Amino acid sequence: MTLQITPAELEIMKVLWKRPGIGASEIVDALDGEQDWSPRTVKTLLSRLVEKGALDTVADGRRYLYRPLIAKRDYQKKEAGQLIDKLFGGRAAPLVAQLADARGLSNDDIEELEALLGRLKQ
Amino acid sequence: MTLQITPAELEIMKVLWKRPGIGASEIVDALDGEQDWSPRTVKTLLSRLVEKGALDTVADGRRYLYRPLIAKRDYQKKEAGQLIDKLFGGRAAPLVAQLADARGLSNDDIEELEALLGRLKQ
DNA sequence: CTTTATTGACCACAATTGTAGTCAAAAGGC
DNA sequence: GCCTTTTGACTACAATTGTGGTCAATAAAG
Repeated sequence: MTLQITPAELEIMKVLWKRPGIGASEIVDALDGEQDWSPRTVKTLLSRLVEKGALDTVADGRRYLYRPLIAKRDYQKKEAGQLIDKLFGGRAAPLVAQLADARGLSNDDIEELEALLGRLKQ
Repeated sequence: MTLQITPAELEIMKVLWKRPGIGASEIVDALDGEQDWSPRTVKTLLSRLVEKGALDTVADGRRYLYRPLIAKRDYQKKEAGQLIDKLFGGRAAPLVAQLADARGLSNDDIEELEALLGRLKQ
């Protein structure tokens, strides 16, 4: 019964992870260009996220300010874990191999990964 | 318009990636223990997958044998790419960092990744 | 103050998804 | 040759999701 965030809802979360504590209209503005949603649609998604416990509201006069209750980092972890369990037998290496194959890794990526591996080996 | 495979459908695909060319009843048997679906449910999922072009059928007397039309590898690549685009700014390194943090990497994983990186650097 | 724009609450509605039932043809058991 | 089982075709139906409308309160603007 892990709280389920749909793709459309995730767009809202991403805005709020970047700028927590803004109101609906700012979110609509922030999404402009990204998603072309009517303000009504954004409102609905916000309500659903509050209902699901993914967002918290603070009254600010006539409106609410919204703030994520789940950290981006935690969500990323959960999703990454789900993907490797679902498709890669729970192992990270095959995932990275596929990514490398699918789109190549930049030199930066490679360096970063090497540094990360170095650290993991102590 | 990329063909969308739902989680339930994916279970069927996984069976067929392992044993392509089997019939509905074998699939039901293979899923037993994994998923507890009625044969009807499996049948519906198979029809939907054929409709979507994810599976191919070959008549075998009164029944069909099913065979994947998309390779597991391609599906994995697509999913992995979608995840990093959606949540990790398109970069692999942060994903691996999260995975390492979330569940640790085994020594095998680390070795495999190092070997992979070595190869990528030529 | 009266008009207008904004906001949250509630409602709508089609498409997708999970889960399975009915039905008819056919295949095999006796 | 009838009965049972299996199979694919078609149908069902509630929950979720994407997308947005109505409405009433209220804030802001003139």
